[in-house]
Amino acid sequence: MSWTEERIERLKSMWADGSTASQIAEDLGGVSRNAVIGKAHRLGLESRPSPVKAGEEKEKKAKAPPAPRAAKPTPVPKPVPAAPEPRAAEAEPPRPVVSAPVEPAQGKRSDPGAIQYRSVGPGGFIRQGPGDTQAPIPPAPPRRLVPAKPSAEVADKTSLLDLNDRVCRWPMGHPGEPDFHFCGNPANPGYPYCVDHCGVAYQAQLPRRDRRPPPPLPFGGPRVR
DNA sequence: CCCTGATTCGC
DNA sequence: GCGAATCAGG
Repeated sequence: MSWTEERIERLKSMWADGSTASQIAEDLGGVSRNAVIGKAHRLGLESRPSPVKAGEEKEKKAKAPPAPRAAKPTPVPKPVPAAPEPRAAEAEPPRPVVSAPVEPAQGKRSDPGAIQYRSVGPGGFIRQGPGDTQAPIPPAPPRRLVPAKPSAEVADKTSLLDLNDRVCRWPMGHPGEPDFHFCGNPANPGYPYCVDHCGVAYQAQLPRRDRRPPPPLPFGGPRVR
C-alpha cells in the first residue's frame, strides 16, 4: 500500500481526532501502526502524549524526593472504591450507602486472622480487623431511609430499568451523561424501537442500481468522543 | 503481556 | 520516504 492523497488525509484527520495509531492503521488497512506513526511524524503532525514521555519534565522543581515508601505488605481488603463524583456538584439525591463488602463466606467464621464484618442495621456495616484492639464505633444510623429519587434530568424519562419489549429502546444521548435515557415511545411490535427510530435503524434493501454511495464524511468519520 | 507513541536505521 | 525493530512508560 502506498500513501495516496486520500489515505494521507484520512491519517491526518484521524490523528487529529485522537485515534490511536493502531486504530488508524486498522482503518486504513495494509499498514502497520508503526507505518502510521512514522508517516505522521514525517508529515510533521503534532506529536501526541506519549506514554514514554509522559512525565518528561526536566528541572522544573527541585526533584521531589522519592516519597518514603510506606510499608504496606498487607494489602488487606481495599475499601470499596468510591464512585466517581458526578459533575453536578449540587442537587445530588441522597444515596443509601449499602456497598459494603459482603460478609466472608460461611466457611471459616471463626478464623482468628480474618476481618469481621458486622451489620449494624440500616446504617451499614462495621469492620473489625484482627489487629484492632478497640471495639469499632458503630455509625449512628440515619434517621430514616428514603427511596432514592432519580435526578431531575431523568425524572420523567425512560431509564434502563424502565425498558421492556413494549417501549422503544433507542438511546437518547450517551451513557454517563446526566440526562442519558431511552426513547420510551411505544415500540413497533416485533422491533426494539418505535416506528420513528425503526426508520433510523433499518433501511429497506434497495436494488444495487438504486443505491447511492454514502456521502463523504466531513471529518474523520463516525468517531464520537 | 497487553497497550501506547517515539526513535532509529537499513532499505 | 518508508516501516520494522526497538525502546520505554502505563
